[in-house]
Amino acid sequence: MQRKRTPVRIFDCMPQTVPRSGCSPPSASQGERAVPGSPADLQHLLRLLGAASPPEPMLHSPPNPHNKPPPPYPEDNTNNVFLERLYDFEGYPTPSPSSDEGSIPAVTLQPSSPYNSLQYSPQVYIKEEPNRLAVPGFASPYPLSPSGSCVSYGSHNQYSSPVPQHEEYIDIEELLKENQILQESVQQSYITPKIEVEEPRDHILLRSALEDTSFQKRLNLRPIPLELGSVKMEESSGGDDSLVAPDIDRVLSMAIEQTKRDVDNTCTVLGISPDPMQWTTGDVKAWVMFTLQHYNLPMVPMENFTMDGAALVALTEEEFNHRAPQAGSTLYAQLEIWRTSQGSDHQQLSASPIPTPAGLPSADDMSDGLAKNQELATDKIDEDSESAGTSATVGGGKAKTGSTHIHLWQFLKELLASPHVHGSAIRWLDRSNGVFKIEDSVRVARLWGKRKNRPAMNYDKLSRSIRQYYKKGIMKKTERSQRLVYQFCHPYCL
DNA sequence: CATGAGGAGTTGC
DNA sequence: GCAACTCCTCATG
Repeated sequence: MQRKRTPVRIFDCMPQTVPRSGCSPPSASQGERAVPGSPADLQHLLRLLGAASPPEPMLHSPPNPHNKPPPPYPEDNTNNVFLERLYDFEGYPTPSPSSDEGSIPAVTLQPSSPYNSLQYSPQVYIKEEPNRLAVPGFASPYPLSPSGSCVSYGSHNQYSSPVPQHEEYIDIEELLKENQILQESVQQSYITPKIEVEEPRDHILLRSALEDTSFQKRLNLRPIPLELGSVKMEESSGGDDSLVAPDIDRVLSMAIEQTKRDVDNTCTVLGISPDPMQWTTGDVKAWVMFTLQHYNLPMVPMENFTMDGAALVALTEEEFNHRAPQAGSTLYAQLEIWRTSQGSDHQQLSASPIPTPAGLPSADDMSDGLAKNQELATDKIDEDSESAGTSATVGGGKAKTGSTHIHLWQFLKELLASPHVHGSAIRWLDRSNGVFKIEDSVRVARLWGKRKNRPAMNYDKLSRSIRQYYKKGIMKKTERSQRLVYQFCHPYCL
């Protein structure tokens, strides 16, 4: 089949929707938006994951004389002691004009260098993100954050309608070639035996972002494989709407490793534990301050976060927003990424079932495009997220996440915490009072059975276990008895 | 008939 | 020992 050289407006490649609950990108006013060109986007993925990322030695980009050092970050914040500590850290080399290494995420845009932008489209601008992987010809179809940790952009944040400043035309065939070159490069450079054996089945948030190929569909593009190496392609079950959904496991594995390193380095610099549950009040404040500065978010009264890590972890997104109206979503998402990172860390290092957060932020206002896309993938995500024996530290639940030792009530809260994934199976009726309804008893039971490695699990048994909670004070009968409706007792509903 | 409730024995950690 | 699983009977709408 002969490929047509189809001019594509990069503008249109922007995904319209992604799950709400990722971190919030910085405000659009901070600078010109990135105008990425390639939908194959490992770089983007790594941006999604990398908070305060030091460069990876194996991923160095050549020195670029055209790159000027990013401005000090944050520029005018008087409370940047944590950043100073961070960039004094040997793992975070001080930004220098001659190297990308250790550069601080910049909020300004510069003409892209040959190493981090689309060579075939010299007018395309991307935001300089020198501490990310620089891969030739590899740019993102998504708007970028300074740190790149954003997985998704919600309708409530500044990115709900990304409007790039330029509309550029790119050659789709060139783009595909670039993509192929990149994939080959990445395959050689990144795929390690360790990653080969890893099959993370969690990180729903990331998967959601990665599986959002709606931009391809909208443009009637020939589906562009996002696969790396031998990663297989899968067809969604969408009938006429079928899209080619990439198997993102390996991409995810690489990204997770990167994230883990980022988190570890930040922990070292801030002197805090990688596990938020271990944080002291001081650690929490340090982390909040660091995150605010890192994303150029407005400062919030630190007294709003006078709590230890366990309390922080227990906060809902709404509570984050209440305590930090302009930064709550980002903080919440960042915390989620940290916890995810820690969970995957265990996975990377151990063959045993690993606790990994699956209790991802809600996506109540998830926009239509993604909603449809995600609905198609829901079953797969269900299977994936549960088959690995993962679980979450859901608000209020101090579960040692992920193992088969998770309690049923924790598992239910985990499902409830992922309405974009499990909303059709279980949902809150009255969140504040802990009232929820099991919409699909078979599915919930199946998921529970998978988590507990009990193939014979059914709703009859599951409900029996739930009823045991009546005596234990974990759950109670609802005032007005309704089928498949249960209620958590306080404080289990928190 | 599907589901809820609860007793009681068993299983796995 | 505990939490959950399993099987069971009975009640309810």
